[in-house]
Amino acid sequence: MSAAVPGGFQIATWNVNSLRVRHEQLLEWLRAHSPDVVALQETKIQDHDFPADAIRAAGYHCAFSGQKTYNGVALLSKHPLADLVRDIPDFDDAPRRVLAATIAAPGGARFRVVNLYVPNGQAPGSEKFAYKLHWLAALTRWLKNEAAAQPGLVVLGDFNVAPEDRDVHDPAAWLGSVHVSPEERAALRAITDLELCDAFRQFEQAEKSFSWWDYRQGAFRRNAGLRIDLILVHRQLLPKLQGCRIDVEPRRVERASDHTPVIATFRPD
DNA sequence: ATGGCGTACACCGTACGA
Repeated sequence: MSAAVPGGFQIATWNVNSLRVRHEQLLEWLRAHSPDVVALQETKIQDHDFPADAIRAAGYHCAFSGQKTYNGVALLSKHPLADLVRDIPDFDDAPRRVLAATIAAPGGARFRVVNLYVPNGQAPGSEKFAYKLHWLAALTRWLKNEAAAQPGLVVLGDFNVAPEDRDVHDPAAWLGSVHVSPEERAALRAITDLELCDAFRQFEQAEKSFSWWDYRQGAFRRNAGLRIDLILVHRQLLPKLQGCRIDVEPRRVERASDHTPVIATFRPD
């Protein structure tokens, strides 16, 4: 089984699609699962409105990089966050999509966590699609250095790319579309080629496991989803990786985010 | 079928997401 192992060090990612709307759901999820680290995307909240006090009261340090209306990322951690980096270094980009931090686990392991909200890309051929590929190329140049310098590297978030056809509910219907196009998959492969391994695929998983479902047309009921929320783990961390699972429960509630959390569990030593 | 649904901003509809 790939279930979280009690006592393991849990690192999670969740695109909450508005932290204002999902605030109570997030706090409830933290109470229920008690993850060590959570990377949030699409917080859609400016830094001066970030609910830092409530998060601290729940037992988490937090760092955040937000803006009005769109985008926005945050890191929550039971352990102190150090060496924060906002945005891709040496890449001029207005949206707040990247936040990195170093976290020391109680057992002594040291994780460098890079939280991403990759651009949507709209449709192949569009300007937004070109931006997405340009953005991923800049990200990859940075991660190449990080992967060489940081053996505890974990890159996670909303990648807006489904790595393989088995990560797509209907590959024929999606053929050539944004999130599954050969260009996007090649860009993702350039990242995984940096010895950054898809944690989810290190374990046996149920078929048709997804992390996002459209709000429309009863997509969740029909399990018509995509797996686009990923946790990439540096090869040197794989011996510590104990499991990786998608928690679909938060997608079942009223006013759910269209994405659901993904959790990786590590041996804490 | 550029709509379907949800969120944000702030108009009473438009932009954007995936």
